[in-house]
Amino acid sequence: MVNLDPHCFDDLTPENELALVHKLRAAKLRSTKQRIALAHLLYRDGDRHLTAEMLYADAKRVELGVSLATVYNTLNQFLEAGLLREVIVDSSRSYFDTNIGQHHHFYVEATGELIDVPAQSIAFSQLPETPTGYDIDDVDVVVRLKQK
Amino acid sequence: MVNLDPHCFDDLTPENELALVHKLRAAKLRSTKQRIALAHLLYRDGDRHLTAEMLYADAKRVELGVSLATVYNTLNQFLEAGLLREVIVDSSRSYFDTNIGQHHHFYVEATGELIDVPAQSIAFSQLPETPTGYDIDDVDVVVRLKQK
DNA sequence: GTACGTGCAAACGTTTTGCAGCGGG
DNA sequence: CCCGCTGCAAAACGTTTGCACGTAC
Repeated sequence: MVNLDPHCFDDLTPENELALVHKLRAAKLRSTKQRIALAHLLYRDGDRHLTAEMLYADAKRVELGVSLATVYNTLNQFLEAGLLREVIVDSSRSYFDTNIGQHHHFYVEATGELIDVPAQSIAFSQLPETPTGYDIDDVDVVVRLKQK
Repeated sequence: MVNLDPHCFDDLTPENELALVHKLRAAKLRSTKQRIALAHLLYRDGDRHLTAEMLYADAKRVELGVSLATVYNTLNQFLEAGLLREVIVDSSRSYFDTNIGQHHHFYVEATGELIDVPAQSIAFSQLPETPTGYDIDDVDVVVRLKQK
């Protein structure tokens, strides 16, 4: 791609870039400039919760020449590859979570803010019996918060 | 409204209708024919999980003359009035639950099927500390199932 | 070179809204 | 009688897709 502005890589050191290339390769994804740049935005600041629009806004801010469609495609490919998790807290938007470990969430409905809850800070003393023919795939806990 | 076919009320006894009128009145909603008929569809068969499209299909089946917009409006009014709960398990569809008591859900992703989990069959031995300035509004647990 | 990725715009499915007319209280 | 409810169609919203062109390998 032509219109990738070089200064979006200001803080992307060669060793970081190499790590991202390896990450993509491990996920069986071609390491294109767009994917490297978006992965850099996603992972450089630690755990994040974001929507496609938020990542697209980030990309625009650093003058990355990526289209919204590419952002969606990339997020879905990362999701499928296990590089991201989806967090379902709102029936009208998809949130993506860069923290792929087992954990739960606080959700502030008023602001749309998501906060990680470490897996070990929620423990069950009882879980329901699974219907016959099914296995538990995952247990998602969302603690909805309201301002005091 | 003119095009309400009377036989949609075949199984709506006068006492049931009166109960629905009271329910609507208690929720500070005018008891229109559409709302009574939709409430009847919603509540006559016990606990249900449905989307707006599903209720619209039900309404068509009994030849109720209601528009999709009215179904959406009615569901949202019922939601706001506390006559329904929203279940968030899918980022592209809204599910409504006629069971407004505290409980949780099994969700079969493959089929979109939702199954109630009684509140008492899930118990926490540990819950996270709430961020300062916030109160816990609700704790939603979704147990995602996959076919064995 | 070829299979895959990208950009754009158009299509999609779900949900909301604007407006004119009807009907419950 | 008046305000709120309804139907319809159109718009809005987040997301996906078809296609021509580019690019990683």
